[in-house]
Amino acid sequence: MSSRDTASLQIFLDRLSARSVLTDEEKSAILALPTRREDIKARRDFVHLKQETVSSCVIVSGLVARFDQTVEGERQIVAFHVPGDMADLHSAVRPIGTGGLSTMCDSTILHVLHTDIFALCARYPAVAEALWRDCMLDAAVLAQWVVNVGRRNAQTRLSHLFCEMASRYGTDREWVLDFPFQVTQGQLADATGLTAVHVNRTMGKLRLDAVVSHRRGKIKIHDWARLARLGEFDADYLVADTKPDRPERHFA
Amino acid sequence: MSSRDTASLQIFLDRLSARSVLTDEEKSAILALPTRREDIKARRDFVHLKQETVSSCVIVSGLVARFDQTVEGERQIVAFHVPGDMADLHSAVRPIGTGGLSTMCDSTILHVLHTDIFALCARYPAVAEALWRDCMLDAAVLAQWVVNVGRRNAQTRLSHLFCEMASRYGTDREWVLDFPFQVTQGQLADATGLTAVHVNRTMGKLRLDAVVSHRRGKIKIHDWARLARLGEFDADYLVADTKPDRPERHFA
DNA sequence: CGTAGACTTGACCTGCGTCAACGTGTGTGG
DNA sequence: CCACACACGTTGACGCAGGTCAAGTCTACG
Repeated sequence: MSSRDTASLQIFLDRLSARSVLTDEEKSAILALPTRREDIKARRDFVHLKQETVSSCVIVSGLVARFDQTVEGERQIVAFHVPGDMADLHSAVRPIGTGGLSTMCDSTILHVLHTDIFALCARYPAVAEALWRDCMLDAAVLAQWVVNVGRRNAQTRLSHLFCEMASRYGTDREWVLDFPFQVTQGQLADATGLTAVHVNRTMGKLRLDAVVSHRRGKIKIHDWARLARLGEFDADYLVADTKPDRPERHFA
Repeated sequence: MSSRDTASLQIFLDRLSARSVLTDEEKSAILALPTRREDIKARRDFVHLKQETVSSCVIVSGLVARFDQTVEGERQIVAFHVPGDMADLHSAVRPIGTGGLSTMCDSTILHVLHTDIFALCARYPAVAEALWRDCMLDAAVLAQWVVNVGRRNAQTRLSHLFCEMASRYGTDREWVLDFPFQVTQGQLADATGLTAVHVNRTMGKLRLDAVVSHRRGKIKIHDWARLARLGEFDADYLVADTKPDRPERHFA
């Protein structure tokens, strides 16, 4: 636990503050959390399935996927986490069977001990509320994923995913039309419940139609309006999912 | 808000207490929450998509589904809620875009105002922790559903769903092999990302193989071992999902 | 005893999976 | 600076799980 890493929690605090109202004292307390920094190479499972955790991870840079798998070992990615996210915050209140975490590309994370989170929550109820809210935003995205894999075809699934990521990389109500997304087509397949081959064909079609392209770990959205339509991406709705208009505070 | 209904919150408190440690004072405070009772006929959408809510619903009897839908109006059920569940507890900290709720059969629910929940959480941090934990158990089941619709075939999806419900109706480490499940095959299709016709065929196969049957709104599991194998149901894992071994308390 | 909603069944179709080969880019060691 | 390897992307041929359409049949309820 090095106090020099403390400054990097700013990215996490920014995320939290966009959704919840925190006092200066609470913000300072969050920034003062002890952390342990870890740099992880691409494609490493750094939290294993069924592993019980004692800390949660803030993503500082890179891209992380939460996954689970069938008994035959086929993977299903259930969430992507971008810098600023606390990928397994949920494990604080429920540390067992939390799913695995895997880096998609070289990433750096900060470990925060659950015990430190508890101490903070006990002292500042509004922080507990903010963390709870953050978890529920992740859960809302998860519910969208069920709809995505359950009821949409390949093109719509992929388009929806890209819209979601554009919205999460963006700030406020601006989409980012050009963002890093260092995943292979095989990983896109694991996220959308498809196969790598079919992802490849579908991406080819989307590129030919000049909607999106994915080259060298970067997404370029050429036609946002069309992508949003293809992906059945309801701007108002999903914005509310990831970035509620008005930050909230209700406890104490 | 009638104080006579208060007693019915017992079923919710029981659920909460199985997962979290609460003091007698905290338990009394939960039971003392003001509620409004509502009896709802089968197949009613009583919380609409995109509706902003001011209260959450405890299911007292019946069966409720949380759903979402594609732009073409195809539904996807993302969760079932049985008596004792607080179906949209998450809406307390995130009241917009929470998904719809629909009764599968005649049900009775208790509305609890978010403001009352906040007051309770502010006064008793451990209650906030317990509610947060409950939300995370729902989220864990949701992640399972992504795997289910994303990576499993029809028979496995249905089997897994029945195992999950058997586990949720059961207490402790006992499965219930015979439980009410008042859903139509069309609704099973909406929950598994299939069509009603294919659900029908698959249920027919499961019945012929003497694994499960679904008649008159009741599930009868004839061969638990086989159902669990077909459904890739990892007992240890999913039990942890819905009923952690050791109730927890960390805040204050 | 009629009607409406759910269940059942059959015939046919298609989106996506599977298998297998080949192209392409990037990093590494000589 | 080349060559080799390895992982990823791309493409084609073919098969199948599950979708679609359509025609009944059952069952609960007024």
